[in-house]
Amino acid sequence: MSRTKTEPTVAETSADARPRVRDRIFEVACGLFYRQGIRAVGVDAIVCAAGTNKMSFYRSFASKDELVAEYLRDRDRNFWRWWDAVVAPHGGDPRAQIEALFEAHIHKTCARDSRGCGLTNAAVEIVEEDHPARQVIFEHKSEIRRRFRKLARAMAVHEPDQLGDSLMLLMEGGYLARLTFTRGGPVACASQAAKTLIDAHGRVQVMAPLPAYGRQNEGRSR
Amino acid sequence: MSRTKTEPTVAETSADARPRVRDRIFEVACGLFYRQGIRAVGVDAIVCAAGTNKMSFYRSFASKDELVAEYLRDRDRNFWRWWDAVVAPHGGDPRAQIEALFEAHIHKTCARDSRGCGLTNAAVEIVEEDHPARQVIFEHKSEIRRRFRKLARAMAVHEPDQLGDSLMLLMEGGYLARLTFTRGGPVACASQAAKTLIDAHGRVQVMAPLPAYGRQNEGRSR
DNA sequence: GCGGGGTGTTACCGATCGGTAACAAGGTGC
DNA sequence: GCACCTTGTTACCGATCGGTAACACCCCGC
Repeated sequence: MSRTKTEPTVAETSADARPRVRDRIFEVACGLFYRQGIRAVGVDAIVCAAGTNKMSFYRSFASKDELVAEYLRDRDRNFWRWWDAVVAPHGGDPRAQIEALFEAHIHKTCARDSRGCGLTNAAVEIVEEDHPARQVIFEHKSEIRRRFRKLARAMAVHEPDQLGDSLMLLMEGGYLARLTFTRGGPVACASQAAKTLIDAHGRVQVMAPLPAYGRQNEGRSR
Repeated sequence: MSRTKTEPTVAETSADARPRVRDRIFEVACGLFYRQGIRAVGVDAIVCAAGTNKMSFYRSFASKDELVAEYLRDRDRNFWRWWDAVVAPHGGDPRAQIEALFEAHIHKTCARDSRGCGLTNAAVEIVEEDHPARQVIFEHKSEIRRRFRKLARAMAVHEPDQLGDSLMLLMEGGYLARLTFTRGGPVACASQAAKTLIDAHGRVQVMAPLPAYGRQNEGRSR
């Protein structure tokens, strides 16, 4: 636990790349990828910003695509670290956990230097389905979905999976909105919307008997 | 009203570019931009797919950036055409309009060849704030927000702006989810979530007196 | 028949893309 | 002192990027 910077990302493989250059490159690349976008940042720009050269780059990374995947894995790890930290104080209270998540989500997304979610942005930028990043993205989003559904199921609500998916949409939408509305965007309502949804799903059995609402008899919910 | 293809995009300016090449290029470019992404598609790829050459391209468009803006304007126009068509059958019934919008949104987004919303994707891809596309994106999203809020206000609900923004987040999130979950993703729940939110906002006055909910006393909604 | 506008063709520009070869310098451990 | 391992340097690869100059062509209207 003596090292303080970003840890060497697990992959590591062998003796290579421990010392300094790799970390410098990686850290700089993560920042550039997040702020400017993946396709917009070339290898030259990265190594230049890291104060080194392309040869050192390709001694540490097999390719730019591989670095991109590594960058997303790092984002993924940080995301779950954030998630767990936010959720931890409310152990055993799934509703409080969700509310805390959305409060923190708003706070994080509205920060001045935020550019939304790096994984989400990558999902837009990277189209090639054989790109090593695609799997990272898919697994990340799948895990988000799983966790939201799990949290929903942990509450006593109707159609928890539906609620979990709805919460996920809300969060993803917030990331997106941040890119267009740099200030005072609709992101701010995400937390309240989440609460409202949870309330509604917890109250369904109360309103179900009401005759006017034909929710369950039209099977197009697919 | 005699012409059937994509109309010449208003800009037009003068006598130039009416005949065929410009339209061919534009149509092909729109398809490529939408499916592959803006940064991923070069001018060479466009003119090649359109069966022409770069000179003809630059005789019709001032620059690639300008073509991109044009592409987004086209997307914007088509979007509102779609919106108006979906909403039209339910004039005077804002709730039915919103429900129809979300049903249609799911249907459209789940289509096999869908890549979400072109404007949304562009918001991710284009970072330079002086890019001519940025304004198109901003105005498009602002208009979506305005319309959702207006629809919400047209219903007898509490905090209509909050509801409108929530609906927008839901829709944007759906576009995003489509890029990662090509099949059976959380998009499918958007319609139901929208209904639930509307119900809840319409029922607030009933539950407001409940003592346990301290919604309005924490002013951090900004 | 003649001109002109819209097109195609070819070649080119400088810059950048991702990626590599060959070699020099540096530090550290033995 | 020696060797090794990590870095830096320089030059280069072919491909592509967005964008342009010069010229030939062909069809259309007059």
